[in-house]
Amino acid sequence: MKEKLELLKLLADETRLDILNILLHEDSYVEKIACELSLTPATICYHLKKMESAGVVNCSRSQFYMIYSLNREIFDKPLYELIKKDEPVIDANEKYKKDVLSHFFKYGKLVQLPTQRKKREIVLAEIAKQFKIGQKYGETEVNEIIHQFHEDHCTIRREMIACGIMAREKEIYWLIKT
Amino acid sequence: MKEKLELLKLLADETRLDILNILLHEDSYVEKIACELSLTPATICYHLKKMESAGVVNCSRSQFYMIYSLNREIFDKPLYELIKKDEPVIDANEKYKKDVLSHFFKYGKLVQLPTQRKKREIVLAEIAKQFKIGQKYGETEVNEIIHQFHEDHCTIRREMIACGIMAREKEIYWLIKT
DNA sequence: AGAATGATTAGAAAATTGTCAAATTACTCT
DNA sequence: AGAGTAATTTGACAATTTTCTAATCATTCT
Repeated sequence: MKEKLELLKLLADETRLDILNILLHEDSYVEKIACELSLTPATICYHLKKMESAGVVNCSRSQFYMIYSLNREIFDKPLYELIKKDEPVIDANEKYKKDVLSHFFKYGKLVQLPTQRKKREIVLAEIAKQFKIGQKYGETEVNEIIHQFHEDHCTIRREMIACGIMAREKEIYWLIKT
Repeated sequence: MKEKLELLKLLADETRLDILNILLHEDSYVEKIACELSLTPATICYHLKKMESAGVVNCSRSQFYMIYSLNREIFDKPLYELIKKDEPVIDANEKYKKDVLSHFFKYGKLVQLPTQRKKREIVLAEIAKQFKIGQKYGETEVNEIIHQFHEDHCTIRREMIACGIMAREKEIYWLIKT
């Protein structure tokens, strides 16, 4: 991934594009390119070395000159290949949770409480993240927190107890598991 | 051409690549992206606006949110399309001269004086660029300048006079036409 | 109309990067 | 070995760009 960004940065410079276009036409060497572009050899060398270490150009010596040439295969890929991040490794379970959550939450609000127990637990666990373990909460407090996600805080609150995520004693609630 | 460079510059930034990868997966909005990337909404907005004005992303409002989405066609082109400069408009005569010169000069040295008059004139005119109009040169001086290009400065010097590029009076030479 | 919320802009600080002049290195040719 | 030539490195400077904070703007909801 890192190399893709490096390649893009490399290509995103006017001088380097000019150099590449010269090399697209024919192999060349530092001084000649410098002359054609009205820049100093030092500058051209700086760019060529940068591109060489990224594998964009190759160089070989001929007499006094370092002949630079293009590594043309690089330019065949579609742009899409360069911007796409390699898939992060994420286990199937995580992916499932993510899908469930993105299905039932829209813009951070719970659209509907899932009927399937497994999905419902995932959704409730997400809401439970708002509570800290070891802390005691009053009922009003619990309601307010849940209300951020859904109108019907009563149902949610009851469900959280039912599936063992929270516990209650009289008017006091607390988180059991994250 | 200018737009190609702009597009490359746009893509050559880590944050913007991150944003594009999020949008590749699903449309999203400023705050959410900011949260996912641990940056401020101002920063994300800066990047999105930049990409929008380049046509890389589109946006539309939905409730409180500005939903940004990708303009996916852009990414189909091969990289080659982005680096290649559009052909400069160059008249046929110029192109002919260029071809003749690149054939007879190698690494800045004249390999051989063309026998064809037309080609010879082109080559001589190229060498004549080293002289300034209106200036007087001694013979040694003329020889030294010509010698940069070819061993046999005498022949070249004689030819320059013969085809009317330079004039001579006694030991003094000067350029007639460029 | 007013409160709330997300998006955008303005201004400033920090980081990155392209360029050059001058010095050094690497190589070629006698 | 030494002279000559092109390439490269170094250090400094200038220009550009990313990011943030704070303030403002535009919508939506009550």
